[in-house]
Amino acid sequence: MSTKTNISLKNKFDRVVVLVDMDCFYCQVEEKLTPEIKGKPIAVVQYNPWQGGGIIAVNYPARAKGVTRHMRGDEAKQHCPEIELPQVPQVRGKADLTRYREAGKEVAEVLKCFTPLLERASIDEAYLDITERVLVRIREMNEGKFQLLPDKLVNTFVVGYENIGEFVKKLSNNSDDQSSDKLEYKKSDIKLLVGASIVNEIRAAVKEKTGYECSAGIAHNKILAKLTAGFHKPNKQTILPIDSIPKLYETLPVKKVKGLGGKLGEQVCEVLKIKFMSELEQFPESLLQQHFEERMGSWMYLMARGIDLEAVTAKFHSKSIGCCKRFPGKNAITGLATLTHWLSELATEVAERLEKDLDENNRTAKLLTVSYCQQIDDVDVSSTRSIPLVAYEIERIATDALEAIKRNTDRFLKTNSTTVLNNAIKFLGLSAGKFESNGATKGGGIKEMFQSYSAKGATAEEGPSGMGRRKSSTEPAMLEVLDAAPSATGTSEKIKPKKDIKHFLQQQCKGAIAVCEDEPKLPHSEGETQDTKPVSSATKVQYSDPLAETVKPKKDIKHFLQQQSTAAKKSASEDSQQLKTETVEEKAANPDPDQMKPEGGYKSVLHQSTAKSKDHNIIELKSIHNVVETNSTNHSKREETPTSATYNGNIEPDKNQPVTETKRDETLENSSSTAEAKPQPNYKETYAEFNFIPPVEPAIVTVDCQQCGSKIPENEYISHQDFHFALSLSQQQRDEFRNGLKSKLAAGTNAAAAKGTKSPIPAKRPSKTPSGPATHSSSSGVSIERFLSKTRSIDEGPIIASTSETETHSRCPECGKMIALLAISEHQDYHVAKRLQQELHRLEAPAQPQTGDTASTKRKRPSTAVEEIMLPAKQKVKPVSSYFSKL
DNA sequence: CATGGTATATCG
DNA sequence: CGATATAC
Repeated sequence: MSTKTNISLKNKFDRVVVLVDMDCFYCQVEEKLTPEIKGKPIAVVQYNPWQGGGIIAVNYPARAKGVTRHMRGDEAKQHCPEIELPQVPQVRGKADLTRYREAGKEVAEVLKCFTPLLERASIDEAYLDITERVLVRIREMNEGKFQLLPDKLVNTFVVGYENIGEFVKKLSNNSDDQSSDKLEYKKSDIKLLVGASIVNEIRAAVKEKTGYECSAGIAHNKILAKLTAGFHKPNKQTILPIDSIPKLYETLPVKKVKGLGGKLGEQVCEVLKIKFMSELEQFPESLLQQHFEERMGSWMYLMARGIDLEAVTAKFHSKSIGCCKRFPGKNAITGLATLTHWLSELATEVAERLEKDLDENNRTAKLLTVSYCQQIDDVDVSSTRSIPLVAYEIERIATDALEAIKRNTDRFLKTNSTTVLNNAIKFLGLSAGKFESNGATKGGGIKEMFQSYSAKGATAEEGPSGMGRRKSSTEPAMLEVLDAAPSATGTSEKIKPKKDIKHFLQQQCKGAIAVCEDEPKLPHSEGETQDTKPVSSATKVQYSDPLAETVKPKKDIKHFLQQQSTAAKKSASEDSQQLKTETVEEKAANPDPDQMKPEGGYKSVLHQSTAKSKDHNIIELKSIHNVVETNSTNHSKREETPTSATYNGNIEPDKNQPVTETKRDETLENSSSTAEAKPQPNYKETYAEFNFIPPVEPAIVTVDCQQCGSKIPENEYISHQDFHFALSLSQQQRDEFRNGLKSKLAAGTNAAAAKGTKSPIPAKRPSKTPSGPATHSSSSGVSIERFLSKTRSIDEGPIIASTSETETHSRCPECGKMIALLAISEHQDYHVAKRLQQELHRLEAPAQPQTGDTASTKRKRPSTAVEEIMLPAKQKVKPVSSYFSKL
């Protein structure tokens, strides 16, 4: 589909693109479902009596034991006897991924709170363009409203650097002035750094709201973000600065780049005689274009330079819904009844999912694609046929699909047989696509609703908090950088999808419970996804008002039918005698009877729904109403003679296949190239965290600080946490805090000092339990008063503050303030952070808060804004060597 | 035999 | 539109 949009070359490094990748997602889903297995080695398998099932996902503890995908359950047990092997649910003889799809959606919904520019790439991966958020944050930093301190970057790695500290140091070092190019890179990379703090929040939110952990890659484009996400895997995030690309490429096999992992990549390596990405840079674009495709050539040419212009486009829902199944080896389908059976099974699943989709997304698929692969003379021949999808009816779908296959297959049946297929089918698939929005439904009163709906602007994406921008108009007048760049480029979307009332309500609900974040949501002009976009107003000739009415009835009917079908199934057995017979016959020839059961039931059910929908004219379509249907099936079935020979015992499909998903195993080679990441001893709860800190165990009892990863003497933990808390406060709060603390210390009492200070940004105090997973930015806010009093006394008895100031504090050489010894390093971090901000300050012109509701006036902010010439460095603060030293 | 089910993009 | 490729 043409949903691909490119940004302009000018903005090649202007964006902050993030790829969020759920860690061994299926395993996490199973863990959440069955908490008892949490923490244990786990491998999700598809039910298959054969060898313990096929493994489709392996969690990290299991990987540590050598378990991998590609193994069968039995094999896994040999490597790891204690392994848990939850199974993918099976429905209708095939794997049912619903559970994971739902989980994936749950995650995506959280992600969506952070930017409307969310592009779901798979069930467990999504790209986010957080450029705008980053710019907003940079502005906040410049205004002193946000401090980028170490605890904001926990678990963040940087390709090409030993640790973030080094990276920060480099960025905040303003001495060396280089070419304008370098300066541009620096500005761009600062965005990545700031982006990382946001990504940390995003990941924390995902963890908090869903319980799932993920990893992320932060780069200037999708390909690199994706690549980078794999460098530090479980529960971590990695930044890829521009300057690190060349070195990275030197050891990066071409195959590692998304899109070059297959045949094309192999060809590229063969033809060009290269192995690593760095070697690709030498070839002129024209050469690449002539050896490969023009487009590919250009893409590779740019990729060789770390450039990928593909924009992140808003996409939340799949463009197609389908299911398929393989019938390998002996399970190949050789009889018509068997074929019919499986078509029904597949059609049932598709219809089910389509109905649900209709419910949730108010859209209707118009095209059905049947795909299958037959073995012809020892050769596998696959074909696909697309036919109009006129109704969400199992029977219709199944029969139409069968007809399509027949129609398209020459010599469908063996000569002289009415039941034996001429060529065995080894793969069958049904997929529905070409969705059209059912939108509109402009009814009188409804319209108002919509108006308020869109006027609110806060739509679904915007968090619950009314913070969202109103007016869906445009830009926050943000930095122009964007203008030219990402979202801007995605000029595509525009129209707000209209949804019916039900939808409206759903959205409202969602918004209400949405979890989003504290901070201001980015407005971002394009509001909605373009899921619905394809529905350009033109395309669809509205079914007009009357339909608006029908829409709802439709639902009712649907539900009714569902009920009916359910009921029908129960008593359906008799209905389909004919079918049954045949089925039975097949079964007879079949080793596995149970599988076929549903057939009769479906039939009857189908008929019902078919009739109903027609009557109510539920689904309208321009195409001809093929009023035929049903018969065909019966017909074929009938013909299907029981000749046992027909089935050759093939029908037995379902038990074997494993299904799906798969997260790539990033374990191995993946990270080999640059940023290695090996350290991962015990996977308990939070693997990650402490990679930065050499596992040097102090003699004294220490506790790992969840904020900075440092090992803190047990008795100092509380105090240490308090300082993190303080550091997380805004400048203003910080001042108040300091003053309050001072006066308290001076007064030696518990004077209710600094109170008030209700900052818009709820500073959170880290939970005191050191064992807690790394959920930063949790929401357990603590009032400053309480914080202070706590510091002062109560709680933990032996708090350091009880001694005289001189013993526990020391004067900061930079600001002259007395700082608690325990907080010295943090305090210095603060100064460094400040320096970084100063550096940042030079990069951005003060942006305006976009107040204008209506004023769609594009902020005129001349493109000079970010391009602003960087001012010469001024303040020289002390070396930042200590910055993030802990990390 | 046999990872295997999904989803999407692109070329002709 | 269908075949093919890619990747999770």
